[in-house]
Amino acid sequence: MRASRSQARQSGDKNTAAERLREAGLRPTKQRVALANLLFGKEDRHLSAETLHDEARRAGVRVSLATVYNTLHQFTDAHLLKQVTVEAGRSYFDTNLHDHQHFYLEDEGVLIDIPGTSIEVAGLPAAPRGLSIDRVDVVVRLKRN
Amino acid sequence: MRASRSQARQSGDKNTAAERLREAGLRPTKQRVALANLLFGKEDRHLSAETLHDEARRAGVRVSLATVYNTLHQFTDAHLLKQVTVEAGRSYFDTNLHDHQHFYLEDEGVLIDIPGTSIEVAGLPAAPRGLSIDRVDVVVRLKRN
DNA sequence: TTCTTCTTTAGAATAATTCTAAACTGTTGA
DNA sequence: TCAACAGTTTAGAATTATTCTAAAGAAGAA
Repeated sequence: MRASRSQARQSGDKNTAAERLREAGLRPTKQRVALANLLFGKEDRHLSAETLHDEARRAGVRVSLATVYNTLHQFTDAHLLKQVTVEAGRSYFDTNLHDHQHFYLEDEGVLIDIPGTSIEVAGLPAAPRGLSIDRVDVVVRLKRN
Repeated sequence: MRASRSQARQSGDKNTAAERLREAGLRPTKQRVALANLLFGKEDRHLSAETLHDEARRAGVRVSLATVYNTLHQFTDAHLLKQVTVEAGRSYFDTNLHDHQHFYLEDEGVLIDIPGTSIEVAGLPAAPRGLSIDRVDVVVRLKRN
C-alpha cells in the first residue's frame, strides 16, 4: 500500500519529496530531495538562496550555492515555488502557492503573507493587445510608526 | 552684466530646476541641475541609473555613474522621484509622482503606467501593531500571448 | 554492468550598486 | 571679492547577488 501523499510520514518523508519532484519532471537527486525537504517540510516560508544554503549547511546537507540557485529556479519553473520581488538586489522564494499577497517590512527585509481572500484588486485595465496578464502582485510596504 | 562661463540661460529653465532642488533642500550643483532637466523636462518616464547616465553622456553632460546613483537616491528621498522594484537586480526610478500603478512587460523589462484612478485595492488588512502602511504597490505582470 | 544524460560543483565571471578618499565647488560671511 | 568650510563629485576599488563554465559525479535505461 502506498502512503498518503498529503501527509508527512516519518519514514516516508524522503520518498514523498522524491515523488513530488518526479511528478514535476525533475530527477530526484540527493540535493534536490534534501532542499525540497527543507523547503516544504514546514509551514509557508519566504527565503533567499543564501538563507536556504545556510539552512542546508546547518542541517548537515552538503550542497553548493550554485546548486541552491539552480534548484530554486527549477522549482519555480515547475511551480513548486513562487518568486517574489520586493527589493532590488534580493530575491525571495515563497513556498505558499496559494493566491495571496504580501506585507513587506522595509526596515527588516521581512515578508509576511496576506491571505488571498482578503485583498481584492478592482478596476484592472485590459492588457495592451498581444499581451495577457500573467499575474498581479500587491506589496503592502510597512514601516515603523 | 556678467558674461560668466556657465550662466547661459535664456528662458529660465535652469533656474526652475535649481529652485526646485533648493526647495527640496538639495544644493543645486551643475550635475544635479543637469540631471533634473533630463528627468523632469519631458513626460513621465521610468529609467535606470545606467539609462540616465547614458542619456546624460549623449546630452553632453559629464557626470559619473556614482553621482547618477547618488542623485537618484537623493531625489527619491526628497520625493522628486519614486523607486519602483519589479525585478531583482534592477531598479527603476519613476518621474510620475501621482498615485498610480504599473504594468510590467516581463519579456522586455519595460514599465508602463496605469493611471491611479483605474485600479482600486480593497480588503487591505490592518498593519500589524507598531507598523503603518507606507504604500501599496501593484504590479500587473504581462507576457506575450 | 555500462552507457548516456542530467546534475553538481568550485571557482571565475558578470552586473548592479555602494564605498572610499581625494579633489572640487557652492555658499557664506567679512 | 575672496577665503574658508561644508557639501559634492569622482575614479576606481569593493561588495553583493547571481550566473556561467567545464570538468567530475550520479541517476536511469538497457
